[in-house]
Amino acid sequence: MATLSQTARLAALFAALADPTRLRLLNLMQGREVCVCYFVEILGQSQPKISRHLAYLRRAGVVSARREGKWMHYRILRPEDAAEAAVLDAALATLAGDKRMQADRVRLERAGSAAAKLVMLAGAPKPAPVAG
Amino acid sequence: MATLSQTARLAALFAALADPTRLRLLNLMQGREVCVCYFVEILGQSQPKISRHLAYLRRAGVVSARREGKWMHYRILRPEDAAEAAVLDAALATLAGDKRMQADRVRLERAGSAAAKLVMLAGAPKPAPVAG
DNA sequence: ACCTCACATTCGTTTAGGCGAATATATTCG
DNA sequence: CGAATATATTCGCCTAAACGAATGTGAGGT
Repeated sequence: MATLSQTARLAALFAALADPTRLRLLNLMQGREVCVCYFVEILGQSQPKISRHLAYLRRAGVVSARREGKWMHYRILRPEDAAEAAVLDAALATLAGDKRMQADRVRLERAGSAAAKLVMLAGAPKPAPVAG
Repeated sequence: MATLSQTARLAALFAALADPTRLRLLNLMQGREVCVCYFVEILGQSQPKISRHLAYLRRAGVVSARREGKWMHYRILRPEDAAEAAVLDAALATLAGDKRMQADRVRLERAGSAAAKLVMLAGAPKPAPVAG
């Protein structure tokens, strides 16, 4: 596709943020990489639905994916453009202050630390914190 | 309609921002009230198209409209919710830094000051600055 | 090779939204 | 009242996208 204008790219970024499920996914990825299985567990929604929203975010350049054995790990990808990065940061900061989003993150913490105790036994993926 | 969750309201705000034309409209309203006729002139797009996008922004609660004789003036309406306001501010700040958006505002300035010289003769509306 | 797990993709349907063209409404002027 | 102006809304068409259900794919284990 042709290179989009800055305005069009910004609009596309907003479109990526314009869905409650995608906002919840992004919220869970704040500061860490998250395995798809946790998204499904925490949000309590169907796996295809989660997967499609993750694919949307990936096409929009908002997240990147990394395979590790059977598991896929997603993380937030900061836009190169400073203005777009600022918008994304503002969005994430807003999510961080939301009650429900906080509850989601707490549940991810719990699921993650429970998994950490099993990881040596069962090889379950843990939601590892990530650098930048 | 039922009261939306904070997350749903945030998603709706992003949806309102997810269109290049609406971003250009909002950009022109930064710090001022603007008459529809200027939107049509500056953006060079059809009047129904402009009007529909303004209606969308109004439904989303992002702008308010004020009638003054034959003319309608639109202005940005800051969300009551602080988090939503922060997102909108970040979006507007990003627009302010965009080349094309700056050009749009310059053209509005020029159209406005040209109109100001005619306002006493012809009664044309001027894009008056506004408090907050 | 086969099975299973973790995830991705496709299919068919429904809904929202974008557009141009046409039409409706509100206000002012004569 | 009738005409003109400024803006809003409707109509018909088209595309993007959301969803559940079903199916495809890649990696690991046996």
